[in-house]
Amino acid sequence: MSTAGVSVPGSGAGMGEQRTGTARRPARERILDTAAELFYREGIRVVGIDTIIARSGVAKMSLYRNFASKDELVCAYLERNSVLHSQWWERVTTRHPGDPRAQLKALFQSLGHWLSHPKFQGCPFAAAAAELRDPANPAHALAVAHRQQVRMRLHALAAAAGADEPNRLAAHLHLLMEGAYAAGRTLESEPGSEPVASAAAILIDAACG
Amino acid sequence: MSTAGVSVPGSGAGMGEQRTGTARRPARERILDTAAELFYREGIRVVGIDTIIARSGVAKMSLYRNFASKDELVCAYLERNSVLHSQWWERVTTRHPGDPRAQLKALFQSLGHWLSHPKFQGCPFAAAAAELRDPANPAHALAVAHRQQVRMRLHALAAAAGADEPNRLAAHLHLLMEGAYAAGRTLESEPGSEPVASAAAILIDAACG
DNA sequence: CAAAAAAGAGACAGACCTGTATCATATCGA
DNA sequence: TCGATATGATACAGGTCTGTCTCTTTTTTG
Repeated sequence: MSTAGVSVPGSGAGMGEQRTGTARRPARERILDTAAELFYREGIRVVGIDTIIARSGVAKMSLYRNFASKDELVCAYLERNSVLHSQWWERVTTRHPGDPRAQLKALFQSLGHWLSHPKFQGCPFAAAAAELRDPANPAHALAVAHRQQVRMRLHALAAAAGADEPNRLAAHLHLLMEGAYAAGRTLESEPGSEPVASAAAILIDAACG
Repeated sequence: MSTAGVSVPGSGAGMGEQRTGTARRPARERILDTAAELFYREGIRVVGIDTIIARSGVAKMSLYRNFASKDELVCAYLERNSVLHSQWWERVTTRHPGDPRAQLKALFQSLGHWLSHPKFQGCPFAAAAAELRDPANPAHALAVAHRQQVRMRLHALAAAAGADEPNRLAAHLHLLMEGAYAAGRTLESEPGSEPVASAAAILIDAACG
């Protein structure tokens, strides 16, 4: 289950109290874990501050002492997701050292598996950008930066794989990746990972002669 | 510019008053036009009832006499977009009668042009589903129905084009289509229509041997 | 143990939004 | 012309959300 942590941050740890005798985790981490789970599963705007503090068992002032505003909490959530996403990318590619073509295909295979995961809820950056549509919102800058990063990485792999036109292959694969996040597991008669992986394979093979 | 009305409903007509001597258009249409433009351009949640009535020059009670609630207004906006989308689909396909393969390619070519349109703001159904994440919201049902419709139409064309596995080609093209709406015109070094159309052509040709 | 730092608890202000109620005005059909 | 219907204008109630204030309690640290 390599895709476990792609965009589902907290995952384990559950919610409520967990007084295991040992020291309780600092408030900041509990808040961020709860917020990440709720933001991703239910949305950013519908999850209010009151819900987060109730679920994480933290006082409201403890939240506002660690995060200046809800916007800042959202940014922290997205930044953590960016780190998790980078770790996933590296984890998958290092399984095929020196073989960029296999690395690309493995990424889309893994992405396909992630679509079938019960906790899958689309791309957290796209969701944040859709919910917080004011371009001045800091979450927008993070979403754009994430997209650029993905695009650059795809381009690097496309070039390394010997694509005739790396720009074009990167664009093709980027479209496919965004489409997988957007379409999700809706209307999938196939097992889920099949269409994404096979479409990527066709585009990669077509571009690399 | 065949894609002018795909998801940009009002387009012309502008906002404010337009007393051209002739009878003023009924309130319901003015409301729906203004709401559609604002919902699509700025988002559904950020555009409040007060903004809509101010922009359309209509009394608040005239809005609530024509639409029971904001949810119902949102549904009317989405239903109108569904009609416009169907008209676009038919308009493009009828340009290549009896040639489903050309019809498929033309659809993605046209979609690519729409991405570069200055008013393009993604897929209104995806945006509505992202902003109104409660599955019980009626907008969700409309988004799902729209997706199913697109999927069925793609499948029909894929089968008619003689694809070896119509299900798979429909899934591939659906992913690409959703990806185009999601990625939009961000990070497009190419002219915009190029990547979508070329990726679709590769997938179609690969599936139709 | 004692001082200091962190966290909890609850009330509250201010803003915003949806939907309703009330009354005045305009438009249209017969 | 006159009555019925549609529309305009505005105030208001009820709810929700973010962020602040104040005070108490717990935990850490020297």
